[in-house]
Amino acid sequence: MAEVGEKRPATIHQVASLAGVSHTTVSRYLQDKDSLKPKTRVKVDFAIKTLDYRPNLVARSMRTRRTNRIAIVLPSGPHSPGRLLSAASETAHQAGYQVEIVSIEGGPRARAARVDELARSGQVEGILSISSIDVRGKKSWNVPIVVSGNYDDELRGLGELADASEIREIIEHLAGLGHRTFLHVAGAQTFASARSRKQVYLETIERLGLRSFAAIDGDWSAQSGFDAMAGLPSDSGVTAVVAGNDVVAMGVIRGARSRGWDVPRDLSVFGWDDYEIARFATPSLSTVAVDREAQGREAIHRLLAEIRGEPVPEPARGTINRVIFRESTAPPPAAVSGR
Amino acid sequence: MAEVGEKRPATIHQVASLAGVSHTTVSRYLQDKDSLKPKTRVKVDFAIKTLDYRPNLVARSMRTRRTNRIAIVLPSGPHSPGRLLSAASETAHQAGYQVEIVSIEGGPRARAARVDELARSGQVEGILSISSIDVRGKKSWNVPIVVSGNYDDELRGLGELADASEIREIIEHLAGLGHRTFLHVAGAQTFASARSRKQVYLETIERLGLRSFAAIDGDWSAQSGFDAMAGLPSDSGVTAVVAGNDVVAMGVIRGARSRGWDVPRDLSVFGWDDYEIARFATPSLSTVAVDREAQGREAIHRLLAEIRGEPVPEPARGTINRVIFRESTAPPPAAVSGR
DNA sequence: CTGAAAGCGCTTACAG
DNA sequence: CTGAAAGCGCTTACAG
Repeated sequence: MAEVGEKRPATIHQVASLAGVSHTTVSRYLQDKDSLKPKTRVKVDFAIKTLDYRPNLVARSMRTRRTNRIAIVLPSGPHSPGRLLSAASETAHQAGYQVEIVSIEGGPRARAARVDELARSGQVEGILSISSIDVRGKKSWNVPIVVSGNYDDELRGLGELADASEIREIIEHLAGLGHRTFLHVAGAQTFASARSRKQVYLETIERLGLRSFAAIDGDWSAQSGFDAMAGLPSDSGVTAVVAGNDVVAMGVIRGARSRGWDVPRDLSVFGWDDYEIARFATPSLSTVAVDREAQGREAIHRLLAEIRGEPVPEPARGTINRVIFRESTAPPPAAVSGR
Repeated sequence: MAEVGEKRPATIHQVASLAGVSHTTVSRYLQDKDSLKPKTRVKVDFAIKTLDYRPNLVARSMRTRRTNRIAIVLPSGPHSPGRLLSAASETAHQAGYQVEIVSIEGGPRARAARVDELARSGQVEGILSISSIDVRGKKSWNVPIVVSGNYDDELRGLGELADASEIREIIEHLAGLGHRTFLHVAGAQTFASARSRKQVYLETIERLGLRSFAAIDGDWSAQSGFDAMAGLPSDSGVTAVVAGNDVVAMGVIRGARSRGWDVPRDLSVFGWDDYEIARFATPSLSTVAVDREAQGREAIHRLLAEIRGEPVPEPARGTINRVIFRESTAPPPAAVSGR
């Protein structure tokens, strides 16, 4: 066991006194070493080392009115923001910002209220929300806010970082294999990403003259995928399922199996997220790889640009997501594709 | 687009002036409404509402020398701390603490250096590290630190929250089914959880007079599980594999399949983490369910106790982890169990 | 190149 | 029950 906080940290005055200069000079040293003449610099340098001095950042914040702190709002849902978070936090640190985490329970409105409060707390200079928030009725925020994975545009500094356009590519590919009748097991519709995937699914089906047996609203769970298959009529004609994500897709595969349908022989299944675990499942899952780290970095870059009043960089579309074809997709059964 | 921060937030002086009282009184109101006489209270109340006043927390921190902020150090590894993080952050908020995230790249020593710096920054009152950190050589910290999932004990306020004792239960169960020769594909040995699982594995094998063909050090990846099976001699005699976690286990299963071995007919496989996705895989994975939220809450409770100088609650052993038997485990092939 | 002074927005003894 | 004063540890014009 080590000891705990007996000694107060040294202050700028103690450093100044030991160095034989004014505390103004020490502060100046902190801002820009070169503004002191070498002899003075050496004295201050020595005093700082001797006392192991670290500036009190709270006092500095108070004086400068800058906190160098941004908040990241975590989703309360089933998503694991680990990698995005690490990358975002790393990027922010490099830019000299601390990252504060706020986890918000409750629905979009409750979250919006909390974000509102946060924005006005004076504690943070910007906010990155990983969950979608309901911003209707909110007129003004005093700090920039970036929402990752949200199509709403009533929000200042909105960066659209999720993109469902890969759904189009998936359906085109499946149609090319001969599939005609599709099923979509969507994620929770409170999530912008789920809504947009569903929307692109429906549009693409329509545009290509295909048939959607149904677009079922799920809740991102494997169970929702399983249930969708359990409830599917034998004569639905569905030969391809586009699931909201990998977890749902695994439920779909298991559900299909429980109906006696083999994947991919009788049914093709697509996920989203490229979980390592689904890559090693049997059959390995066709999916969309999402570069969470790039997403996190990009979100922070956008936020920092907002904070600094610089032009906001365009999100680099198309580089973050990548469709991956694996064993869970194949041509439809001959009987079906031939009719 | 909403507007951004033109107007400065109201100060305590403005409130005082509008209410016709001293700012001291307003401050007192903030601390304890009941210490004012009703008439005064109403005036202050009105002024605060009118000006939409929020106390400047940076100034308050400066004065009180309390930041009400704790830091959580994220692992840089493959783990997804999502749920633990949410629960920890939620718990901290309820206790009036803000949570700051620090993501640290690099090895245990680099992380220890960063934690050291953090502890001395005066910005946080306590630190929860989700990754293991190398604390050798560090004598004293001026804030309490709790490490979740680490057996080291040189650290002040160490809370041992990971517990590998379920490995014992797993092996006993498998032995009861008739298994005699085991293989362990461990997680990265830089993680305390991986080290302790491996240790309990070896001890239990020894104690029960069983045989361990090998304990392979992996890196938590599915590939490491796959490779372990790819490299296993045909005559190894192994009929049961204890994997470091679910991801590794899925790699093991896939690898076994590539060797023509069926799970669980030829080989039983155990994971750790109870990922939803592995529950719906075929075969569904036997595993250990970890209550991440309880883990997060408990870690914060311990940390808060340290901060407040209260007695530190004993971690509630046995309630956090639960062994779950599913399709990936079964008796060994007759030929083997009979010999 | 350096120092004395003011002030950031609060809280907390100390008087009254 | 309320107010005047001091001070938390810095930074930043302003002088010199």
